[in-house]
Amino acid sequence: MPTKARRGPYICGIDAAMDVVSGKWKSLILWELHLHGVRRFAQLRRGLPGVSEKMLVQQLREMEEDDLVHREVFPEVPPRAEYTLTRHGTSLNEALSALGEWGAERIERIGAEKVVYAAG
Amino acid sequence: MPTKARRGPYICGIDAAMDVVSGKWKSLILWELHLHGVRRFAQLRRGLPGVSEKMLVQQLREMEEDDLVHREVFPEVPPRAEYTLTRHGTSLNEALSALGEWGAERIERIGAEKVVYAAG
DNA sequence: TGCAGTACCCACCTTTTGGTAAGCATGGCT
DNA sequence: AGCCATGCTTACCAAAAGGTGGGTACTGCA
Repeated sequence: MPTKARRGPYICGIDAAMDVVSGKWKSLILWELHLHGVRRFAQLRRGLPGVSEKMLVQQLREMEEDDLVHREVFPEVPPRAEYTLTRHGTSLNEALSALGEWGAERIERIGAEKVVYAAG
Repeated sequence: MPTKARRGPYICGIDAAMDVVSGKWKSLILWELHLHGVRRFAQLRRGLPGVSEKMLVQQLREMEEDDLVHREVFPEVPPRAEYTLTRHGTSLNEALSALGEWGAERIERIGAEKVVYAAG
């Protein structure tokens, strides 16, 4: 593996939480999986506007290592893989909701644009 | 200015919140200011184990631009500058508390070390 | 036959982030 | 005179994060 280490020592709880949730797509992956329950790789890809395959794999693998998502691979052809939230992934997503609301207010406050994309 | 742009377009609230709170020291700065109310530059420096002056200045400037902290400079010598949380900084800090608790549990769960440092 | 879709891996490159070390203007202390 | 402290700034580097474009093995469909 090239990068990503850490998992401590941590300065505080936020530090520890940020360690697993920072990464351009991780909170969005949590949200997608929360919304849909189960998602296949390509479905996630279509649900996240602008993500590259490499990044998606990478983030999912790290989240798997951090026990946030569960990955189930089916030995079929064409290949199939299903992703779901673990217990800890679910609770992390819940812990992020207050932050999401704060951010939504901020978007209104500063009048930022929102990304719009075709539904998948 | 060399880097840091963004402030949208955002995909969702979490995206927007992450935009302002990501950065190695920002959440810790929020916490320090929340604890003490007012802090001078050197006090913050001493309160954050391992931060460099450059980084501290940089993060504080970005947080000022994002209206999370207020900076008051007194034209004295030796120079004096005081930092406080703005309304939005305070509410952001509150929105982070659930995340902090999640992280604290994670620290216990995985048995990670915690950084210890001399009190300032 | 040839192209699309599946879920990836790999090598390479650029951008962003963070760290190190120095300097500056001023005054107090010794 | 020399050192410390204040709150910064600047230049230079290293590491991490992210992006691009290719390949794989196989099947289904036109």
